[in-house]
Amino acid sequence: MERLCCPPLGATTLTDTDAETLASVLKALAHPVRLKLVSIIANAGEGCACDFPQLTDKSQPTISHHLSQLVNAGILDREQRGKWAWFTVNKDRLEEVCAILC
Amino acid sequence: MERLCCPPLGATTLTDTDAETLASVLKALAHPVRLKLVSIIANAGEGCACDFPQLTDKSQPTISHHLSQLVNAGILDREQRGKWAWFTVNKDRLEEVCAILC
DNA sequence: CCATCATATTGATGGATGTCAATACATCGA
DNA sequence: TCGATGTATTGACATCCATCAATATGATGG
Repeated sequence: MERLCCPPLGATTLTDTDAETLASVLKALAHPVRLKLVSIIANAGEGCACDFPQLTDKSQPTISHHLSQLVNAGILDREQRGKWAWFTVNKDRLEEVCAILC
Repeated sequence: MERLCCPPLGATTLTDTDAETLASVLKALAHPVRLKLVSIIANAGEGCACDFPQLTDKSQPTISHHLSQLVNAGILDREQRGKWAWFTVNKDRLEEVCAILC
């Protein structure tokens, strides 16, 4: 996954495209179910998709949808292990976001 | 504005209410126009609502709506000076967000 | 008070998003 | 190859969100 986009918010005014890029990553984070998934995975070090419907009380398709949004945003990494999909948090990505916000 | 919500994502699993709270603040940030407003204000130190429609190519009601979302989320502070509304960035709030994400 | 200007609110509309049931796809063990 | 199981996709629906025109509210100077 390539670098996110831009210098800190207070360093230069965001271009339109940088604002779009950063907004798309923040939008991926800005949902309670997705935040909970990220925190579950961050705490355990990794997490299997098979456990998330129970842990979040959401259907399997809904979880699959949220996970793919997080992967697309570069916040989670996905690894296939046999039948199961395992996820880890991309800490570099979160640090990139923080580097822009603060 | 009270403290945001919770320990870092990787320290404990988010409760449902903490996830809602954090998501609401991130949602306020997760829009290109609002990010641009924040960066304009952060760079200038402050900003007048009267300038934003031109700077962002959005209508006055749209800007007003975005600004109130940022104020409600605690990301901007509003100050009335005569007829004009001036805004500053609440850096503490952004740092709270970063402290949770990283 | 009144006229004027800056900002907020209302109402309407098109578009995006979250959700689940049904179904398709992929992987493994037998 | 076949059945079983985990995950992704499709389709449908309800809800939320961004936007602007019109209007209301609020503040200032005369």
